Amino acid sequence: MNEPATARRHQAEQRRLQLIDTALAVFAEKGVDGATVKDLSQAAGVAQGLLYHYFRSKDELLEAALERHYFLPELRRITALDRDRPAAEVLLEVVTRLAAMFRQHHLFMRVVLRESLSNPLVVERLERGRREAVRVLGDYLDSRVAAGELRPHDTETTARILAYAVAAAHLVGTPSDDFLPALVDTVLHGIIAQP
Amino acid sequence: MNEPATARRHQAEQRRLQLIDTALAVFAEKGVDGATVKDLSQAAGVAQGLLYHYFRSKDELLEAALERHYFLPELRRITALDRDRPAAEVLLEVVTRLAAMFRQHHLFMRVVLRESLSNPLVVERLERGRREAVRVLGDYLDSRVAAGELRPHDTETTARILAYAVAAAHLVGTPSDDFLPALVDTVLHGIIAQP
Amino acid sequence: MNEPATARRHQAEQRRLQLIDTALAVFAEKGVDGATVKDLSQAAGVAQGLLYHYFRSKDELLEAALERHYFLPELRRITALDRDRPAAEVLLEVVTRLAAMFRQHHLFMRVVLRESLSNPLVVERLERGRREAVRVLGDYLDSRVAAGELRPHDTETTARILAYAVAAAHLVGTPSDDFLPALVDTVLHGIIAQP
Amino acid sequence: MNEPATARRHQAEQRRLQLIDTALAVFAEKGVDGATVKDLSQAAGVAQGLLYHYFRSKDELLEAALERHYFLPELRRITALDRDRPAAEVLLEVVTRLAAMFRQHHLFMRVVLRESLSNPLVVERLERGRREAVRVLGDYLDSRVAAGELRPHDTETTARILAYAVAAAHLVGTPSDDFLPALVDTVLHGIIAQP
DNA sequence: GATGAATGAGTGTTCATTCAT
DNA sequence: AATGAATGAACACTCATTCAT
Repeated sequence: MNEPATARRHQAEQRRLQLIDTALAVFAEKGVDGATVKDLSQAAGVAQGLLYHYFRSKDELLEAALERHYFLPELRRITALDRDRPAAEVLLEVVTRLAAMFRQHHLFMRVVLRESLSNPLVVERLERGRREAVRVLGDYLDSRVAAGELRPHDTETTARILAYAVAAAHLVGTPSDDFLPALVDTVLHGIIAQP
Repeated sequence: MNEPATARRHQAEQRRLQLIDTALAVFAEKGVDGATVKDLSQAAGVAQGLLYHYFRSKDELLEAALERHYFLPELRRITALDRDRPAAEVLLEVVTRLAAMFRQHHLFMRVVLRESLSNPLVVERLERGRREAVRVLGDYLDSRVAAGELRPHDTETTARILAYAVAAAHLVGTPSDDFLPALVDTVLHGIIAQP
Repeated sequence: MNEPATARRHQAEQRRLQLIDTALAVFAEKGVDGATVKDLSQAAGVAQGLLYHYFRSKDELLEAALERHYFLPELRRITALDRDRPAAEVLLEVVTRLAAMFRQHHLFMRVVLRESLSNPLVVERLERGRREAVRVLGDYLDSRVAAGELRPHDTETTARILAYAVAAAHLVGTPSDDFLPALVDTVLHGIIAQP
Repeated sequence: MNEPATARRHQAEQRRLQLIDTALAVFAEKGVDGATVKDLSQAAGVAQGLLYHYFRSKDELLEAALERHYFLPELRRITALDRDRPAAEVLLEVVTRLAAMFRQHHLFMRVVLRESLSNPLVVERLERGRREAVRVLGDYLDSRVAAGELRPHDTETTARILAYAVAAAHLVGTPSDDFLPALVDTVLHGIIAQP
């Protein structure tokens, strides 16, 4: 007997997601402050007031958007590395996947980066992702050092070099196809001429 | 008879610079949109109207601040590298100087990064600095390849790795003392265990 | 076959009364303007839309509440005085009953007083009650003058003094037990020392 | 050298007072909640924004209006009674002055009474005035009892009867010329026929 | 009968900018 | 040069009311 109610609830949930998704796009385009509630509602094709039926404030809408598109779990999957496979094989794979992830969530990334200097909510989320990525990558490198494939060295710095390079390349523009292999090659073999 | 006029002009110039410098600080703290004209004038200890005596608009004040603190010339000095000195010596020097420069101009950097996704004026400036740094660094690396110190490789990518790493490390927080040497060491010698 | 219809109608009437009563309480607490339709529906535990099934508008709900709780008939019963009983006996009785009536209908009174300066509907209702009370009380006093118990005087003013005192005392806070007897005593005997 | 600045400051002060006075009138007419900022600014013939140059919020404007028109000092002057003059002379004088004061500050009174059930700021102010009036009047009556002019009785109640009657009469409409003398006469001599 | 999604006009407030002094 | 009063177009948000289900 509550099937109609279920249908309604489903429709409401769809509307909620639609509002979140269009909001993310608008936030990415104009910035959070730059995006007016009018912008947001027009982009979704609804009246301004409806936003406040679903979210208490513009800020709560932002929060919901960040929540929905947060990719930490995905990042974990990407960096769940098989410690027995050689770095020469694995590192290119992981930076490629990272780059793909950035491409896919580029709206989210734009918003996060833009707000990361002002919005404390965002700062924390960004920082958590960064730490997670660097830590997992560093652990993997340590295990490859232990396996004798890599020489003993400051693995955390290596992890950072890789992560920063992929992230920065993505921000500056889509990195060319050559960039990622060259990055991994440089980090693995260095640039000093072999004697 | 024009000495007082000169004095006046001098005083006006001082006031102009004061307005610019306090504005940069306020922009860095609150963001360009977040900083109201009232904030700016109060920080400088003057009336709101005075800002419009020196600058046509809030945006022009931003422009003037970016102009005044733009560090491209300084970047050029830093990257004016002696092509005959070995990379093993030079690279640590240059990343250290880059890091110092970021530290020194951190207010400017905060403003530029925050606005880089929205303000086209800023985008262009940032991009020019980036390209300049990467190009000069790349050229230097090429010359060291030619000199036989470095193996033939994708020098632009190396230049990017270095620049991105220094910039990103600075953004995330002040890099530790170990980071820069480790960065250079990794890039020079790679991380693969020697056979 | 119309018994269920009767039951339904009965239930509907109950719901109507419930909405009215909770509305009166909310109006008293927050004021008519201050009470939102959401407040009203939440207080009644129903959806907003339902209010519009029973009442055409928020204002009509207010009207219904004023209608339902209007105490003019009760006021008439209270002031239906036996003209042959002495004032010394009757007056304390009537002010006591008046005070009790104010206490009992204090939600209604709060709403009425709050709106009496803006809502013409309310103004009229309040004024009618006031006039009725003063007139009936005045008539009674006249009859006691005719009976020789009271001296000839401006009985309307006396009626007002009594009514205003009880009403104002109630508004300022619940009057102490002493107030009403002292009020009647003062009005009856005055405060001038007897020669 | 600051004369022009003084003139400007003076003009600003005049504007401030004008805004307060027109606001009081609008608040009295439409109620505080019912008066929009647009109403207030239009009544003063200025742009909406200007209100916020002088007052932080609509509420602060209300506060300023209440402050400016608060008549407690005037009430004190009115009730600074000569304790040696007979009550038969003094009481009519004081209720007449009270009535005149109510007439003069009727805008203020309307606002205060309307908000007294919701705005705590207003409640406190009203209560203070009421207590002050009742206390001073009661003290005076006590001294007349001591002087033997008045019989020993509950003087606070008498004070309340007088104050409530004048206030209520004013609220209900302007009291007729007869009301005040009749009020004082009744309170002084009572209404019981002399034996 | 009952729900709550949806509307849109209107609210108090902010703010870059102008201008008379 | 310097002030700050004044403007008016936004802005985020509220709310009585409507309507499809």
